[in-house]
Amino acid sequence: MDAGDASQPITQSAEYEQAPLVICKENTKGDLPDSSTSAHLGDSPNDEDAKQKLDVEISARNIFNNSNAGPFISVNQSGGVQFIPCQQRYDTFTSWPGSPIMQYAVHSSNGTYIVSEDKGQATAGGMSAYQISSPASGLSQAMDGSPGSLPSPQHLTVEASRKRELRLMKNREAARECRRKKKEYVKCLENRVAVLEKQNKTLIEELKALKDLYCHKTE
DNA sequence: GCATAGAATCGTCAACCACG
DNA sequence: CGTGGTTGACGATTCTATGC
Repeated sequence: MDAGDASQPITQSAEYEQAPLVICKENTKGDLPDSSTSAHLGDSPNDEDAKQKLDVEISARNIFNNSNAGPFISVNQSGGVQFIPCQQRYDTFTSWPGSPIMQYAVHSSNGTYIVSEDKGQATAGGMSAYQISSPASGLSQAMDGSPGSLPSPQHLTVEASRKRELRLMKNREAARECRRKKKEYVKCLENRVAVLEKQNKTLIEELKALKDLYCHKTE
C-alpha cells in the first residue's frame, strides 16, 4: 500500500499485514535492544565486556522474550522444578540464582523444546537447543501415565489441567502476537500521519506559489 | 543512593466471532 | 453447537525518569 495515498480507507487487517515504515527507537524490557541504544552498555560503550553483555542480552531476549518462547521451566540441582513467569524469564536467565542445571522453553511453532544445560554457556550465546519430544506424544504420555487405559477421575483431572495449561499457553502467545500487531498498526498510522503532514505542507506551498504567480500576472 | 509516580509490558479472563 | 482464534479489560510486575 502506498503510504502517501490518503484516499484509501484504512482497514485494520491491511495495516497489520504491512511492514512498518517508521522504525521507532524503543528500548523497553519487552523489546529487543536497539543497536543504537547504549543504555545497556553501561558507562563505557566501547568496552568489550559491555558489548558482549549486550549480545548476550539480545540472545536471551530473542530466545525467551519474543513470540516464539512459551512457558519456561527450570530444574535445579536438587531436582526441584520451577515454573518461571514470562516477565521474569530474561532476568532469570541472565542472572540466575541457585545455578539451575536445566531450563526448558516450549517452542510454540513446532512443539519442540529448547533446552539449556549450562547457564554460563547459554548466556555466552552458545545455548544448546535440541528437540526432546513433541507435546502431543512424549510429554503428554509421560503426564498421563498409561496411554490406552480407561480414563480414571485422576486421569481426567490431569487431562483437564493439561488442557487448561495448553489453552493458557496459546492465549499467552496470542496476546503477545495481538500486541505486536497493534504496535505495528499504530506505527503505520503514525507514519501515515507524517506522510500526510508532509504532503499537506507541500501542497500549501504550491498553492502559495501559484497565488503569487497569479497576482503578479494580474497586476 | 533512595523513594515514588507514571509508563510499559505481561498473563489471564471473558466476550465475541468464524468455522466445521 | 462446540471449538479455537482474536482482542479489550484488568491487575500484577518491571522499568524509567525525576526529585530529594
